[in-house]
Amino acid sequence: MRLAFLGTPDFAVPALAELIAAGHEIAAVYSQPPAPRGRGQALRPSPVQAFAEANGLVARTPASMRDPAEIEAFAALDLDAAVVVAFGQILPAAVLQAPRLGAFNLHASLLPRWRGAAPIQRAIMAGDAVTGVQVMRMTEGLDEGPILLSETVRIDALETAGSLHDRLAPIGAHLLPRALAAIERGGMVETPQSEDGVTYARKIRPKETRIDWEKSARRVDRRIRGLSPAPGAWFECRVDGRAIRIKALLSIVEDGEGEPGEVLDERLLIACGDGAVRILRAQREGRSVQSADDFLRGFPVSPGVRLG
RNA sequence: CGCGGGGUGGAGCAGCCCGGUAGCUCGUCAGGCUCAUAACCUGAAGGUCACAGGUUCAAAUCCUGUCCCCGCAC
Repeated sequence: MRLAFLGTPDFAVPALAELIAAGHEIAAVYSQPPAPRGRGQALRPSPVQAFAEANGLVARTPASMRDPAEIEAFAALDLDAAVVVAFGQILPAAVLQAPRLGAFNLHASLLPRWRGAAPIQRAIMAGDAVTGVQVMRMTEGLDEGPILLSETVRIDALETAGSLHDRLAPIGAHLLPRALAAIERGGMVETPQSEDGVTYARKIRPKETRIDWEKSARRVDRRIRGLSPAPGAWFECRVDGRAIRIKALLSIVEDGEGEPGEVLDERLLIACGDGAVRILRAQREGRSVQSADDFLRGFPVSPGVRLG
């Protein structure tokens, strides 16, 4: 099929790769424009743009797909279908309707749960036991279109947003060629989303990243894993009057009692409002991510210390 | 040129400000000890102190440049 691919972050890269591998004609790749990102204000292309260009494709990076000139150019591509994966822009109806068969989206949750920007993180932060990836037909609403294909995945106790992301991306990518093949044959059943169970996966805000030890151990643990590895849930530890910021990247709920934030043993067992969490992977400012053992070798934390 | 921290045996760190034989915790290897513990004891191996210049009698340490990693901000 003659396709346009619209995507931006790492999650979308395997999807584009699968479509290329399946022999589809990628008439155009769209991605968010390079922006001054990270340290030093360097202009960095998105992962999708980088991947596309490494594979001999030209990436288009318009500031807005609402621009009439862009819509016209898009329509002129004479597409069979458009595939959208974490593109990062709301697409106007004119774009969705331009391809002959329509526009299809790969989304990392079991809709209608976790419509929106951060479904992977929100699923873990909410303590969901299962999640998944789905291919849907795009409509004008936010992630409201009918479902074509779905794959369910379990979330285990040590799951992080990073590990779940890495599992879901290839599974989802694999669904796309299947969906397109079925659509082309005309045999694709499109199931409307349930009216019940709608939730929205709001973008992660910086305010949410600080650990509140007053919360229950279950909630602290979910927050740590749901925000890992980026942006990371953090707390502070005072050393010589200076507050050292430490990120907790992996944890597990254990038994333990103490004042919220109190260190209960020499291996990073921290008391919460109810129960305790053991931190298994951590990172202090200026250092790389480390296992708890390595972290403690360079930064011993004694029982009785109160973390903030 | 957004602000800042870091690169020291296999891992994690100290030492740097105030140049002078490279140290600690862990791991590894060998031996010993114990009913037992991430147990303990003894000994050993293992490092061009990120890289390149410079200053100096002498540089991990001071100066200059480069590469890489990370936190914040974005």
